[in-house]
Amino acid sequence: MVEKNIAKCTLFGWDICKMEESELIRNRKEKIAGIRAAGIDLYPNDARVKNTSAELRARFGDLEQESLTQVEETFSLAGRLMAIRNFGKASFVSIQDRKGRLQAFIHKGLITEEDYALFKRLDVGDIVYVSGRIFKTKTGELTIEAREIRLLAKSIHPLPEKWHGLTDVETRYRQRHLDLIMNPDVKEVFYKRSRIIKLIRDFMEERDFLEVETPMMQAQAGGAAAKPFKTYHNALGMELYMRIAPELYLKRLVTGGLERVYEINRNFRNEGISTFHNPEFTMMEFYMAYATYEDLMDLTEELFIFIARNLFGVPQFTYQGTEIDLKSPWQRITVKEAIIQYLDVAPGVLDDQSQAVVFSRQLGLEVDEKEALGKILMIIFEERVEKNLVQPTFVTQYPVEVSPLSRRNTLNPDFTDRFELYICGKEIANAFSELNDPEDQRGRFLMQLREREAGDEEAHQMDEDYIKTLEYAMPPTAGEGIGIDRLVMLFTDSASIRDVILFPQLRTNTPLSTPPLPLKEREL
RNA sequence: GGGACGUUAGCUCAGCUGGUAGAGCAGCGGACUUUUAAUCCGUUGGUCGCGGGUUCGAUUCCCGCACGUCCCA
Repeated sequence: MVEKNIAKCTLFGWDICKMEESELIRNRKEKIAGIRAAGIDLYPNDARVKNTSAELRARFGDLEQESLTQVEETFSLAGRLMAIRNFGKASFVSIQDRKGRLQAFIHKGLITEEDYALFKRLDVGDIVYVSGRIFKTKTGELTIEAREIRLLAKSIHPLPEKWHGLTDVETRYRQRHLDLIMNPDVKEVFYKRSRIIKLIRDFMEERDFLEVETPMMQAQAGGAAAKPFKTYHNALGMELYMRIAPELYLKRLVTGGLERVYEINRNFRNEGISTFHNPEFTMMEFYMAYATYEDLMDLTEELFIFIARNLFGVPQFTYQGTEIDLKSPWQRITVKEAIIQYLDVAPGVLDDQSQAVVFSRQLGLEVDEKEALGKILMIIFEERVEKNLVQPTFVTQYPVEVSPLSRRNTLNPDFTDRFELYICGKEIANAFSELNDPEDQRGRFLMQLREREAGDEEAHQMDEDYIKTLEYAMPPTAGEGIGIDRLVMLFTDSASIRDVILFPQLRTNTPLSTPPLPLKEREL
């Protein structure tokens, strides 16, 4: 049994650090002592890096060694040491920077004795700097011939195994830095995510939309049917809610005359976690005055095709083995039509509350006898129909009961001018012509209040301030929300929302490093 | 909330009907001047997630808990 060093310190009786040292870590600390003893800074910050792996590869990757001998320029590269292959006096090391990897050749005869002694103390995982000429090895690998090597930051923990890498999903999410170091595909996903969001901004700017930011902390969490997170502002002495949607604020801006606005930001919903749900998620909402939900269907097709063409060159891609075709026009179908298309039901059944109850019970769904017809339709749709909507489909004409902020359809006021976009059986976007009649809006809020009293925690709250805004007249407007995480999932072929969110929500598995300070009574 | 599966060395994984654990990589020592999962020789490393129970004896069987993944609600 090997004795272990255990360092431990406490604060308010909590263990704030407790580190059992493995042999591996002791080993590294001995190396660190050696480097320090040689008078070398372990964490210098004066290195100036001129080049990246990708840039050197682009410039010289296609050239033969013969041509490279003509190149006398000195290049420099910094990054993480990912592999060391020793051959006596010569070594090959693999250096990984943000753009990829490049190999460096370290030869005892080509660098100073001090540098070579330092190199012998380096470990896989350290951040290093090399500079020298570029050449190609016998096997044709582009390589920097090091004339100088520096340590820029010393790593104490060993990296995961070089061949299998890091696969344990829990560690990948909890220690995303390790995931990013070890799995180049992960880095690729987040580069792509950033690119998609930039494309959306380009697309919106092109159409004269203004990007804005509205409150994340709201006195009332409105704009969607969801349970909010609650917090408290000490100085104001008031409860606040993390927003579940920016909708009502964005429409205030449209009323204010901004006419075309969008926001890409986080929403927070206090609900379950799944491969398609994270409690904080990114949503784009946009509002366009003098447009209708039908205009937004066209706009949505254009946006998705614009993104796909930029990413793939064509408006087609594969998601989890399914070929998705974004070619315009996408199917447009009402909620009722969708139910009829996928289930064996006579059209009249969906227009009659009691028949609809019977029908949904035949499908094995739990439905209250007195449930409103519109809600029954949505239960049937969500449980039995939406999973079938694989190719992009706009589902339109949602019941007024489940659409408290949408404009009624002129011909059939029990339904609203609203659509949801489904791809691969998942809701990707939700849009409608906005309800801008303050009287109707008040009625809808009252209807929601009754739902709330009946026990529906997700029913919308009365918002007099918002109604007052509408009373100043909001132009006829259409608005839409697009789930950015789900969009990125589609375009990066990711099976889980956690694969497109850098730090997905997980339960803490260890006590907090620092104990919470005792709360003052008035802040409780 | 329910179900299934998982948790063994730093990482990736074995471990049979119960007898206190193995491999590969990493590490450490050695050889090696063009390798790229380098190779060769030698070698260290484990609270088997945590807590109970059954048993002479539990990584293994049973119960509970924690964390995770997937499916369902």
